[in-house]
Amino acid sequence: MAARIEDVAADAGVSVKTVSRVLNGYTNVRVKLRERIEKSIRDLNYVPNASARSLAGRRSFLVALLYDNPTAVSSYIMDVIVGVLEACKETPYNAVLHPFDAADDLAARIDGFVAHHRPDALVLVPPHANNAKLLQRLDELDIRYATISSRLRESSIDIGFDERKAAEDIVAHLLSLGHQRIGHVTGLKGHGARAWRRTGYRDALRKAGVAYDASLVVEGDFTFESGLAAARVLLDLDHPPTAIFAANDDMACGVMREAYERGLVVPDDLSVCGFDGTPVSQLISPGLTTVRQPCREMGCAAVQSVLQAIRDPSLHHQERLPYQLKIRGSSAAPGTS
Amino acid sequence: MAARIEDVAADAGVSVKTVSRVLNGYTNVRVKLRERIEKSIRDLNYVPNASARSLAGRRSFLVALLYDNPTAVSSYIMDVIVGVLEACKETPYNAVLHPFDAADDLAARIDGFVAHHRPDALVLVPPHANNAKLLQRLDELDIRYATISSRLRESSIDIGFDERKAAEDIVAHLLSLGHQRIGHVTGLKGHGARAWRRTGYRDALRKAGVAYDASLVVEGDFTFESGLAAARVLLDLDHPPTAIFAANDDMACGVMREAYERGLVVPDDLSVCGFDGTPVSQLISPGLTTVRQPCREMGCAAVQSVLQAIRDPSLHHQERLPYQLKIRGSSAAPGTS
DNA sequence: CTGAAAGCGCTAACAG
DNA sequence: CTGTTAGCGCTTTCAG
Repeated sequence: MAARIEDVAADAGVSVKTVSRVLNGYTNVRVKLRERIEKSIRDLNYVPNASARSLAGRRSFLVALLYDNPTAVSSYIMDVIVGVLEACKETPYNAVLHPFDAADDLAARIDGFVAHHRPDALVLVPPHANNAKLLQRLDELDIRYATISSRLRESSIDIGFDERKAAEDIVAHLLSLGHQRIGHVTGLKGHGARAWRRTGYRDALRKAGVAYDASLVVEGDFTFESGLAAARVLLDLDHPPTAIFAANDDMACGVMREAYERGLVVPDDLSVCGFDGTPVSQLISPGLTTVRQPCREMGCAAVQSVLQAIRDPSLHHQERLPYQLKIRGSSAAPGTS
Repeated sequence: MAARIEDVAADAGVSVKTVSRVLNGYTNVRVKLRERIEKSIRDLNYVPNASARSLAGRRSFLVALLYDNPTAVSSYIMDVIVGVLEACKETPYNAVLHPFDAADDLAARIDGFVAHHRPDALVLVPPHANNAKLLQRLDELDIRYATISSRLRESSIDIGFDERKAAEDIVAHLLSLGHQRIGHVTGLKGHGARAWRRTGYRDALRKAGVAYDASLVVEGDFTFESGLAAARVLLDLDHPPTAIFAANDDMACGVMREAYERGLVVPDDLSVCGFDGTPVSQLISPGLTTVRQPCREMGCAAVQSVLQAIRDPSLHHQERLPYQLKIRGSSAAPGTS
């Protein structure tokens, strides 16, 4: 049988409670005792039993990551997960993943979820991160949570990056190449990403003194298919754009597909930019100019902050992480054709 | 405070033990009693406390998914995860993810891992699924595990699909289009996927009466870059192939990139096929002809089998799931150029 | 700064 | 088929 806390206590010649104090990082233990206990722990190869800790301490050591089902298959969430796991690695916490259909009323189901899994903390990505009723209910239940890229002010812990500025940068890049007619495929309603990226697009045009043309902005929903459809609309215009900025990489791929179908060469006949920096942006040919979103870093930071908030419930934390513009082969100066 | 098992027992007028029996699915409870207890559970909104169950029952209700770090960012594992979560959904089990560097000697670290997390069962994907020492140690520790696509016979529960046949199918497809010189970029050593897919390639050639030419087979390691490098070698041959079958989609993208750099048009000048059916295969233009690997289904089946094995340790289960050939725009009859 | 003892909520012998 | 009772291994009052 594995060593238990009382074995450690006996070995170190102290009480069980003192060992527990060391285990939980309390500071009121004499250095000498602490060292003796730590040695016993090593000697006996002692590992605390998580179930017993949970039961006695009324905490699960679980951080739940809530995301929605369409997101489930995107590399965005995969990257966030990598960051979340990384952050948990050096803590006693485990991450558990919970995809929820965005269509479901999560605010109504959250009570049952919490009753079942009893997570100590939650990390929410859009669109759940934008569900005001959900956040309110979590506050009522007194459960700590961190949001990623939430557009709500209600979230006292939110991690993101300057999406508006990133979008502005990428459109400014197109403008600097000489493009004047730049199309934009928007993201899905309800996501902050939609508004921020569109605003960045408009800001870049304004700063360059290029008039905004509403016919160049087409609705998308973050899917490849919507990018394809939007490109059809844009390329069918009497005066089509020479460049298209899609609000994410999948839609940019849709745009590239439509260009391909029409025999248009990217970037000679049409420049295309995406957003997110998903794997496909590197794999596709030509490489897709995009913004690398710091997903991994955001997942990591979200967990770190929310674990801190468990100790200090008053914690308020807004963090904006750096992003990277990735200039690749899909953008170039407009052709003469 | 939430209802506890004794509240349910009191409400139903039975002993705690009987409630426990119902909770754990024992059959030796009279139907009438069972129904009464189930009603009380509903009425009181009772949810068992997982920590207490774990502690008393000496099980964690955790299924750990072990994968390696390069795999971590691939959509392969993302899909497996989706399946694993799906399978856990309707059970009291939670999935926990654990990326391990493939370079690490997992067999040596598994004891510590098990001591810490005490998973009731494990699911292993390649390359860990092929680590004989690891599996042996798990057997010694008496921990149930399921492998996915393991090439070892030692694994008593393994889920996969007929990779050799799938590769044969895809090469047969190229042959049927009229290709005679078909290049192959292999997978990474140590993965069954490498050997199976290469064997399928050779089998297809043999059945079609096409001589095997070793110069058409180039080493790859499943990365985009290795596909790029392999394509360089193949396209530099005096008598280059008219089609290339890469052992996964990322490498196929590398091949397409090299073709793009050389001004070769896919599929007119070169047909390209991948393997896996990752998202990029649909997003890229032209669409990539590939085999959709049933990742989600494998993850799901692996969990189901391994949970069954907890109840019946003698369970022996080998399952081969159906795959799908996806013919897309990247493959066509060889051009006349 | 340290210790003794009382549970956390459930499962599992064991007895009926 | 059902109930009684003793823990599972840890945290945490409450004293000292």
